[in-house]
Amino acid sequence: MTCGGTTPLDVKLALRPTSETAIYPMFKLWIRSHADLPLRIYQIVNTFRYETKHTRPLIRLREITSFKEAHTVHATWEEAAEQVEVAIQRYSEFYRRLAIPFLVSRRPSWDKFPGADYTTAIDVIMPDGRTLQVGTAHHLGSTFARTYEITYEAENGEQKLVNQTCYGISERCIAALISVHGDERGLVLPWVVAPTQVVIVPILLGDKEKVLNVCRDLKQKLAAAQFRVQLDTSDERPGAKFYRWEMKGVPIRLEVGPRDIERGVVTMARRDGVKVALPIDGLEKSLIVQAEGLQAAIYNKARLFAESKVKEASSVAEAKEMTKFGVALVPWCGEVDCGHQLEDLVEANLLGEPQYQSFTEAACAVCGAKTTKRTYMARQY
RNA sequence: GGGGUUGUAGGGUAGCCUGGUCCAUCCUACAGCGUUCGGGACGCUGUGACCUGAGUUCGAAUCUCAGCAACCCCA
Repeated sequence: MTCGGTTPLDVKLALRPTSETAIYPMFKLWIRSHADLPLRIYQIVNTFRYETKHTRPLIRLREITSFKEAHTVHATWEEAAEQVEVAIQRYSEFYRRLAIPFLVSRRPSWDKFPGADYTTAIDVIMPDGRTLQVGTAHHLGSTFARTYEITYEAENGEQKLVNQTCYGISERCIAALISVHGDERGLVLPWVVAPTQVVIVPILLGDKEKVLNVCRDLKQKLAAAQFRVQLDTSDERPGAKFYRWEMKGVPIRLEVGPRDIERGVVTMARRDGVKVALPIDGLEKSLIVQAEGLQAAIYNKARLFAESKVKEASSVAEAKEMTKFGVALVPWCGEVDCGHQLEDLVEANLLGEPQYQSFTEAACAVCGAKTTKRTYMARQY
């Protein structure tokens, strides 16, 4: 690279080519017959954008450092369409495990991936009501097959163009995770992805060695049960440790002091504020229960918030008001002209048609034509 | 692309207008020692900075110019 856009660069850069350019010529070589299909591959790569200004950490970057993208090849258009659904299901499961609610919508034609037949996208509603696109799946049809001459021999001997999909997800998922769950005290990490799941904080009163020994045994026991556990023996006071580990988003904290030891319990404090004494006997099992409870609690909190942010709008004026703080669900006949007008009048973006939902008949917010279609509208990151 | 603001320890800052009192203030972080420890401890000691270059001057963190960098606003 010697230029950014039309501006010459101070330093020449060697960048990898765009994935299609790297992969699709190989597809042409690898694919001979219907027996080679479907073919599915994925890679985790960095991606560069010529973005000189308005970068945002984890959200808008010059270098996306971990783009996880899949490229699949199928015999028929329908099979490729099924693969797009598979992709959305995968991503749904991914975000479900992160306890992050999301919207799935079919992007309007002017906002789809260039060359795609259609694009289905996943958006997360951020705390300020703007949305963050955190995953896309594209049905490429045979557009790239024609360009790269990717064909296969069908069972009847005929040479046919393949149908393709590609879908991907980036470190934006981390931005969503941080923003959706984080609170005034810092990170809140779901149990499954927390680097440290349990932290043990000793309360060093009285017989300090005894307390420490109980803590060490406890740590060993939990580590043996496959928990990611840390024992904080630094010489800060307990309160300071509590704040520090809460900021790091550790799901569960165990406080162990003389009073606990006497009663055969530990004091368990969950990142969502629940605090109870749990018997040391059988602690492994009760921690799993607590972890599930925490997962349910943070998901519920996030879901209630997300639901409160999506409202139906029947007019441009209502949509404009709602998109100041959230997402509007607006009747749209589907005509491109009406779509562009909606974006101009509402001063927000059209995310597209909600998937897996049906709606009653209403009047398009622009032309008034009867339609059962809706589109999400929001201010996007 | 156009305009504006700002560069002082790892992070955040005072000092700059009105040059000398500055071997540069305070908070935080970090290291050591001691007392502490059930929700952000305290004392003592220590480490650590004026973006780069040129100029003005007896003397520059402070004034001038250039460079570099960052941030903000507008398109």
